[in-house]
Amino acid sequence: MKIDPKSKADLSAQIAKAIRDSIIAGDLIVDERLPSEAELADHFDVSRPTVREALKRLAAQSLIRTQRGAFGGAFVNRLSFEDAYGQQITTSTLLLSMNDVSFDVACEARYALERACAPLSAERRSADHLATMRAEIHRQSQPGLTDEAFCASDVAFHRALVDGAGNPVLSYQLAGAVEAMQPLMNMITFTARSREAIVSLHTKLADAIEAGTGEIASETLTELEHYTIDLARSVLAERAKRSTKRPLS
Amino acid sequence: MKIDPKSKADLSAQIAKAIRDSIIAGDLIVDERLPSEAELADHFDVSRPTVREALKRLAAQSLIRTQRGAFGGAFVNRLSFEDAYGQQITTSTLLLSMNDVSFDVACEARYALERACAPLSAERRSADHLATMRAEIHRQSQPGLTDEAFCASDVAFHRALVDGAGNPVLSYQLAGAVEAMQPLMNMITFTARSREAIVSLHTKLADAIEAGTGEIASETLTELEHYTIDLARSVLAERAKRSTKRPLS
DNA sequence: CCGGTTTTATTTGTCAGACATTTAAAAGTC
DNA sequence: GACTTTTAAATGTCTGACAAATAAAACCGG
Repeated sequence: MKIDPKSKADLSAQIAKAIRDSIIAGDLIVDERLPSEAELADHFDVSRPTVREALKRLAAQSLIRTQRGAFGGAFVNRLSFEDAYGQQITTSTLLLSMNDVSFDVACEARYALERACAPLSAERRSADHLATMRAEIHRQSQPGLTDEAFCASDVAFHRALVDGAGNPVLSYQLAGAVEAMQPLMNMITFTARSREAIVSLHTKLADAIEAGTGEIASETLTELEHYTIDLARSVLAERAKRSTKRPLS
Repeated sequence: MKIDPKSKADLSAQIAKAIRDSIIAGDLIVDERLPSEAELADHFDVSRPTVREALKRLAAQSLIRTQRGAFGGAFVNRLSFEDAYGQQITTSTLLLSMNDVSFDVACEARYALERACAPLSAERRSADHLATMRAEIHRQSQPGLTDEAFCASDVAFHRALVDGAGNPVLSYQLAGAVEAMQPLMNMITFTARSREAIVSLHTKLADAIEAGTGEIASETLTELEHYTIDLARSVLAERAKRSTKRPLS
């Protein structure tokens, strides 16, 4: 575990990289204790604050956890699916919000990935996930629901669909795609009529899953994709028209 | 931008969270300069090293970048697709290696996601991506290739397939699924016969993409999935048998 | 007045040393 | 033997200082 003395990068970044590489390579295994900060400082020939900055970098990626007190220290963390979900969602959300990805592109990606889950969900349909989907459909039918609440329920519905595939790796990969869409969807105002259409498609989707017909579920997802894109387009067009009429409002 | 004085978590973690939330909420926009470390220390009523630890946490997530010198400081970073790829791959790789995810589950997720890309790739097939796929197939046919090199070429082939969909969001999401499989695939020893079978399926896949028949491409991916899983099973079974015969070797 | 050079102020990067706090093992006590 | 106290080790935090980089500002020669 060494650092390059010629590199001009931050020492804390170099040290973090050295430790991270050791973890990825398996030289440091889960729950293994790293040397104390003082020992690391000695080893890398830097001061303790510098070592601490490196450790905080790793902690930010959930690669290590720290514990105070005697026999405490920094331990290699088992990256849980939950932690990975969180990072995935944060990264995806920021990626979309900072790179003016078009609604169409994001939407296409999201539904393409969901269609990948549909056959598995249909095959392994569980009462639990189906119940969640039905419950969210019911919530979406409630009048007086705010647009935000409608979107949140939409996310929950799709999460249930994805989790229904029973593959945690798939759920992890999809988490970003589904959740990161929410801020984009939140820009849409859902009229009573569009909500009705979406609920209808959701019902069709749940029915297909329940019937175990993945093919129909996939097709329904395609319908939903097209409907969502059309909806977004009309909302954007409406907004553009208004700003043309009243450019300074 | 405030922190909770009652929380018992690390101050640097709280400060990092406060700033991160501001970025996600859009209160801090891309390329905006954060207050200097001294000002932040003053604002949060902590010392500069504590602020620095918080900033390093954010830097580890590529949320900020720092620049030394007058008029330098910490700036909100535009999360690039490249950065996001890297994080995605690191996280996915560690997730698989630390949670003894079965080969079958990882493989299923990977091919399910790839099948989501296949129709788009077939529809938008570009000469560039097709050429890459053909080149990798050719490389895979070379005798004397190490197993590692074969796996690396396999990843490159599938990356081309995924990128061929022409949707950067999809490419980003898939990066983890495809690349994280490599360490698992590397455990397999590819015989001449199995390589031949894989190259044959890759060729079929490239042909299907070139012909614009996404349906066939998807089916070929399913074939490839089953073949890969069978291959892994036989390798593992072989290994188990040997360790039974020579338990202490 | 212009172009190049030097100065200077600002900010991050790093270090040294100190103290506070937490924690669990070890020692002590009834 | 069970409970309490002590103690050592580790992280968390602070203070103060200096080094290095950097761009604006000041300066200067032509």
